[in-house]
Amino acid sequence: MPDQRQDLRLTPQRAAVLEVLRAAHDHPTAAEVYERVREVVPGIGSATVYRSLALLVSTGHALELNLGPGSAARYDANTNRHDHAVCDRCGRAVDIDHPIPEGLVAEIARDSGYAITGYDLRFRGLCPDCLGADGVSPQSPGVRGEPEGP
Amino acid sequence: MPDQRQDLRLTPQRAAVLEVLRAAHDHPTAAEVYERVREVVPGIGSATVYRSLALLVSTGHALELNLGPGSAARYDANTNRHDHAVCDRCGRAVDIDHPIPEGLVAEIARDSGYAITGYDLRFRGLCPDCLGADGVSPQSPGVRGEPEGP
DNA sequence: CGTACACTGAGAACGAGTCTCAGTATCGTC
DNA sequence: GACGATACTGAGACTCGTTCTCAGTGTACG
Repeated sequence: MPDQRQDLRLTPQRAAVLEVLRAAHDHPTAAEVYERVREVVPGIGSATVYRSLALLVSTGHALELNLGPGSAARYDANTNRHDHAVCDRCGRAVDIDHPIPEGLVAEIARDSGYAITGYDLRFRGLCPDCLGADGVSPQSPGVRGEPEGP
Repeated sequence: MPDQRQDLRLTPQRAAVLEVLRAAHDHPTAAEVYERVREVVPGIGSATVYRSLALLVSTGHALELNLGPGSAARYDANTNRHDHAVCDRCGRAVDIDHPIPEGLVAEIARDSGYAITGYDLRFRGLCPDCLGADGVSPQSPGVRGEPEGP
């Protein structure tokens, strides 16, 4: 159980990781956070970055996202409830602010018997840039998820 | 489309992978599929299983799921549009059959500028078994996703 | 039969993430 | 200020899931 600890210290490394995350408007991977943090704290090790990110997530100061199978975890300092739309082509993700109806969640909880505490919703598609650049023939389209029903 | 290949063969290995996937009621990882396939085709290699799974996914015969950051991909032969509820404690996933409203998707497409082709929705919580076994104090609660706002 | 080529298994290689360990920084107490 | 306890750090080894490479095999077709 990682987060019952009273004696958490705000070290320069941790502060730098949080700052980088807050300054980021994209949704950086741990490796990208590492890159950026090294500009501020050159000697920092990747293990420290991973540890700091895990700590921030476990204390609710950041969210961990997985924007697709086979891709690295991404981090987001926007801890308000929100979802993402991910481009199938370039991978760019934008925040989406339309929560799904409370009633639907309640219905699902009732039907499944699960005590639902949250959800992750990720839309797939093509971002405006890729749509424009590419017309309607993406490199590797929706087949990655589920086939489009009728 | 990436898979314009005409010359796909239904080899015993591929048939076995598909069969295992169809027979599975859980959502097995590639490693679990490998285990089970080996009972039918003992000499099969893991690379072949991975290749076959990727092929099934790309031809729309299976879905690839990621049921949480840091966990292995899971596979599902139920290719109808559906979502999942995942237990935070034991990891068990069940299928959910409540699509989110068309109108919401259209609204999100309009607001984000993305051409939405699909979505992945994963509910988190406690399954009935863990709820019963554990009362109301899960090992590592919702902090993993977003903090529960009022 | 011979050729072309999709497919296979073994194992190496890869990337993401975690673990281990020895050294360092910081806190509370004397 | 010295001291001990303990949180934290960086380096690098390690694990795990997955993909790649390559030589060999199976099969369709002329």
